[in-house]
Amino acid sequence: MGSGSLDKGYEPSGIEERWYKYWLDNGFFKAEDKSDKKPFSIVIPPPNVTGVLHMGHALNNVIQDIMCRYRRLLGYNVLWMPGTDHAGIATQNVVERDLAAKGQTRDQLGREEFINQVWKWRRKSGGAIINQLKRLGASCDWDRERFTMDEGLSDAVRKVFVRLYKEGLIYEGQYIINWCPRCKTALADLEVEYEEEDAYLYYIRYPFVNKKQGLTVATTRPETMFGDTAVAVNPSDARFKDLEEKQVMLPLTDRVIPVIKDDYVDTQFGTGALKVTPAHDPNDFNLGEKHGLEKLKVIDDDGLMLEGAGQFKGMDRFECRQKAVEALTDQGLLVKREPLKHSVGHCYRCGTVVEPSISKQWFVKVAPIAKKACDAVRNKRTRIIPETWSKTYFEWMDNIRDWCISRQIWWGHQIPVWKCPACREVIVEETDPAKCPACGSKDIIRETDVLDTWFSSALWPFSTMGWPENTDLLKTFYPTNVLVTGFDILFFWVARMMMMGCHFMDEVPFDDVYIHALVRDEHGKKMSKSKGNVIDPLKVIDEYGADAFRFTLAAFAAQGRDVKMSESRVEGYRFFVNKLWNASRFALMHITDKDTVVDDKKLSLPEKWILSRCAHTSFSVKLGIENYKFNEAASAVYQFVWHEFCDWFLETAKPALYEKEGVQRRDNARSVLSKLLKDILIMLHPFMPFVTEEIYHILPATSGSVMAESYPYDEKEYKARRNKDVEKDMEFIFGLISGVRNVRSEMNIQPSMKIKVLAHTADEKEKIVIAENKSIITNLAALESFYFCDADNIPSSSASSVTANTTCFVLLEGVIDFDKETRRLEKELGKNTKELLAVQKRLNNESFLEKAPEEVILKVKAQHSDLEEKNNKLKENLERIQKMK
RNA sequence: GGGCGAUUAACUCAGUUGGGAGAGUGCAACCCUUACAAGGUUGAAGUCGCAGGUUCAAGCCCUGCAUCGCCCA
Repeated sequence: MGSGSLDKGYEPSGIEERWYKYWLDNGFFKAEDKSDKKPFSIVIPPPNVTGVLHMGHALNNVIQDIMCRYRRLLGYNVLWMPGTDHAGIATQNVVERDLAAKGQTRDQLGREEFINQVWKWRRKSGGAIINQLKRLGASCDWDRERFTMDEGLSDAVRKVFVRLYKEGLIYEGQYIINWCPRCKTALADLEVEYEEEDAYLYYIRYPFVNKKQGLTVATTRPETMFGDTAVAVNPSDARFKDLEEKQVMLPLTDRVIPVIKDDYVDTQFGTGALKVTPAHDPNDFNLGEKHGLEKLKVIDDDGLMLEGAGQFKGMDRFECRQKAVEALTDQGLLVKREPLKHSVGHCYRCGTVVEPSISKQWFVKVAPIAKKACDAVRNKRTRIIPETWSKTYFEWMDNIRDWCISRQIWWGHQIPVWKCPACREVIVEETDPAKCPACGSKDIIRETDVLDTWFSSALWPFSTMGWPENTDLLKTFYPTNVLVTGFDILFFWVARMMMMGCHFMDEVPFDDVYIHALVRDEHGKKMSKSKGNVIDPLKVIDEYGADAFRFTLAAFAAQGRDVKMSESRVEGYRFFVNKLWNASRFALMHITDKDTVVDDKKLSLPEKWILSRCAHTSFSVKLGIENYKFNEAASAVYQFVWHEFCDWFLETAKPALYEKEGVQRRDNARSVLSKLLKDILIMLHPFMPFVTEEIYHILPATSGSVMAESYPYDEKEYKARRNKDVEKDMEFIFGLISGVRNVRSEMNIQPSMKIKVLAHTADEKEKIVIAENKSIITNLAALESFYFCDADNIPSSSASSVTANTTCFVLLEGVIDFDKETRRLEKELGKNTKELLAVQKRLNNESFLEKAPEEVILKVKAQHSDLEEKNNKLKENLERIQKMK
């Protein structure tokens, strides 16, 4: 590319779109099915097909993109597999809502037509989120985009179901499940969200047969009493020791129910007598099983009361609660009512209060397959990062209940089970059967339920790569290197993928699981529509650019801590993008396409220094990305670019670049600058892909895309460039300059005023370094002149600054304010003395000298002599000034 | 009730096996110096939640407490 000039400020709009298209057109995101390159793979956590991009997605995908782009720079064959899931309940809700607007219901349409409508919706508006991910710069291999309802993935689902069934790991049974009366489907335990709510605890007397007294039970849900089939007390409860009655009357009904005894009953809660409703409470269900109680269902699938509720039949469950309480009060059977806070389960999709209800559903027997998934983490085959999450993972895996996978909706993978009414045969096959294999009847009926969406998501890492076929893609990329996700779906998804991967692939689905934090608002509150504190990532991108936004997310993504997002933070990093832009603009004024080779023999100290720092930074960024410490990687490169490259190096390079030190120095400076800028662009590219690509293309001496570059500083180059002695010398010079600047500022010397400085040092090495870099000091401290002086001709009318063993005297003849200088030196002396005393204290401690490691003692001794030296010099300077007053 | 995490500068947060408390923003002063005022130079600012303990040495390890948050029941 040729050289050009840049606008004064960076303007992302337009540029981002152009480069994204360029990357797509040139196939930079494509993975090779087979390759000699090392593989690196990630499967995207598939967002809901109904979803829109939120902050959580943004963080999740930016992290993945950083890793993928970084690995490409390292020369890996990278697969980032994208796609969406079909979100059974959510999608069905969306389409049903559309139908309702037209006055239609899904039942009117019929199953087949309804499914057609869903597909129509999916083609039209589904997957909007995919385009939003592209705005972020996500470098997924889009040609491979998958959808959980695709043919291939559906085949995988079916194969898995059939195999698990035949292995006895899937069964159908009557159990208590969580029912959403609005979505009219069963939910898995995980799909219920509990919330603390204010309610009442009702004390209801169940009279003994023919007697007035009875047992008083306490309940938050009086409406379920119609389903009571026993009252239970704890056999060890003293209150019921002499209880002889074996039965009680169930109020508001004509039923008589038994009194049973069981250790399960909590003697501390309520009255110690527990009403038992096996059909509408999971714990009561277990109790019912144990004691052979009848399971009487009294609430139907719409949440309305059934036959058993007598006069309340057909009433809504909550209305029934109220009416039943009124009726009990009338009959004098309501003993009391007291306020109680308790947690109530809600449907995670629609928020309706979930009804625990007995129902015939399909379940996965989880325990046998959970074991392998658990072991894989235990023996570190799969690492969970941060490690603390593995504890949560084990906790859940150890207490896992069977997974209810059937859903009474239409959108999803229909369960591949047929039943023959004639002979009761159950047919579970991979291909649709035409007739009953047992009796030959053609009158077989298919199960209408569909599978939980997570059932198909659980297969995602291998189903997206073509399983059950043994494809090249699977051979190359399975298991994937890392899964990146939020902890909110650790159980929903990660655990289940682990189970399915271990069971069907005989290998874990990923080496690492990186669990990132949630994105919250600037005050640490969860973003939610109702709170109105939601920040739309797309608006942020529009206003500040995707690069600034991405860098903000990376910079705040510290392990184990939530990301607090506010626009002002993004604005701060936009300034950084702009800084890079302007540094590039400056570089472009100087470098040409000939400045490609750095001549190592002709480097100045600042040039050696910046190359050393650049090598160091490259290494820090590498470590940060590879260890999932994205904030460390981001801040390392930020610090380097702004405070080392821009603040110091560019300033030192200016005289040479402006040809004040000859043509050869100019060309050297140009080539170093050219190399550095290129290295910076490559290092920053994973974080800020758009602006780095834009600058890269404008730079002379580059061609093609920054994506095709190699990550800078391999081991060999790192060793050649990193030089700690150089860094130390340079820091000495910079310290000296800062010292003079401090005098300038504190003594109110106008920046435009050139000053004379004399330096005194007894240290020969420092003398040499100063002499060699005299012009840098003169330039950066804005000096008129700079010379050495001897101990016996130190200027009296001067302010002083001590750096290591060197003292700089700023000549202030006639303008010096002795009081001010005294105060300045006293302040510095105070600070120094405090540090000196602290170090002395340690050295005076005999135990320290005895027990601390040798290297620590040497270090402290060195510190001590440095501090002491400086202390003496400061005192001398102070004395001299005071004499002058 | 069980478990996990947090508490460091005014704000938001870093701080790797224990070895002289850091960054960004904000604040104050000065400066439009030929890349950048979306900038530069300089500066002020912290009992590292509280109380004990281990150690020569604790922001870091142990115990207890307080406050806040999350997950599971």
